[in-house]
Amino acid sequence: MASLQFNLTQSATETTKARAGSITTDHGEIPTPIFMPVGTVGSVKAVTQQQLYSDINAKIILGNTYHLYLRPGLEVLEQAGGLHKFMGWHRPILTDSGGYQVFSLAASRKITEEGVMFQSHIDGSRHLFTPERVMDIQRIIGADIIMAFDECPPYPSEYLYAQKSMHLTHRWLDRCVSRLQETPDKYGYTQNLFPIVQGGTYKDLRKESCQYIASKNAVGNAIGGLSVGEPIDMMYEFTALCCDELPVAKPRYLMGVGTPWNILECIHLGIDMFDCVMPTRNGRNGMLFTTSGVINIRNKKWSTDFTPLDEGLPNEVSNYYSKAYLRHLFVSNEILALQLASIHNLSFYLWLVTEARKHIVDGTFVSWKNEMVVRLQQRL
RNA sequence: GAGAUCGUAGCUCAGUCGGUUAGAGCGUCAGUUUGUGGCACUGAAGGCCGGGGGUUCGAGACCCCUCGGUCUCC
Repeated sequence: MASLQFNLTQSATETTKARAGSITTDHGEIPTPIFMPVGTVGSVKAVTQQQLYSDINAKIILGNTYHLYLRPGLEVLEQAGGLHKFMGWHRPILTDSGGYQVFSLAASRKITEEGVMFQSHIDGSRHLFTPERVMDIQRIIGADIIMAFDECPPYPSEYLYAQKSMHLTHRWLDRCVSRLQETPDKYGYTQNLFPIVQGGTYKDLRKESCQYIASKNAVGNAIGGLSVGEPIDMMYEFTALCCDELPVAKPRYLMGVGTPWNILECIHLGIDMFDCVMPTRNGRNGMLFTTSGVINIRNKKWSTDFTPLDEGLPNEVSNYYSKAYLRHLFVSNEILALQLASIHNLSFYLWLVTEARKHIVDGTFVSWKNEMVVRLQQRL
């Protein structure tokens, strides 16, 4: 089985654990650190693939196993030749395993050693996800990066529950690894597994989980179970702990994070990959992240501000449309509002990690990061 | 000119037999959102109940006068 490659062009230094690197996949290069837009059902909501290529310059996007399995379903995806062809996206795709949906759709699921029995939120039909089944599904979807099937315990969780859950995730990981070894790449390009660290908010469990995950010698490793409601300093603390335990030479993916300042702080701690619904979901609700701070574009104060959304960004959308116009679109409930806000926010996130990478390579990351963390969370 | 009918939040309207601090939807204003069941959710502001008088322990409601709208008839 071929592997994707990770090359570090700038390693951690005495002042920061931030690194700059590059992941090579059969669908192209991914410079790191990177932000990955979330496209749950084969669509980054309100954004076209053309816009992902041009305005946003996304290098890799996410799909979701749970959602794609339910709709459009495996027959359609297989006949289409995989998700890349189906949706017309020819750069890399990472699929989340559905482990998080087990957590977020907690009302209708039953977890056993074998896997998770859950009910579809669409038609109520019952389905069993086992580690083997989830690997097969992600092969059929055609993900370049396949996430292990894990259980994501809520915050807070009792020690014994977090421990039990973590061990289950570890046993499931062994089954994921075996299944992938037994099955070929589906469409002729490399499909590689990222295991996921769990362990709740307990240091010894996290450490144990990191060591177990690292022992699998996967091409990349993910940190799960954070940014699920714990205090932000605790999220940083556990991210730092995991980065110290996980292999230096493999990309580290912090799942589900976060705000722009969260991302900068976690790059500083040694994270290489991020995904989050925030730029798209919050964008659709009128929250704009800009190079000078956070804007609630629905607020009346923007009604006659005819300056561009964000002149500090290189993309055309952020420079072409005014704040007053976008506010008008939101207030009028126009579909274009969702589109422009999503494109702007994703452009900003991609700009942010690109700038971070430049400053890491130049050796100026820490001072730049410290200044940006303050500026970016200002409320305008 | 006569008769009928209606005036309650910015708008459209509820408001029981006369009974606590007069409500809703929309709009306005603000907040929330972290591996997407989300153009979602939470909250706030906003009232001389057209005006005046009367009945009553108590009136948005009942009575009288008046102002304004709508409809019908002459």
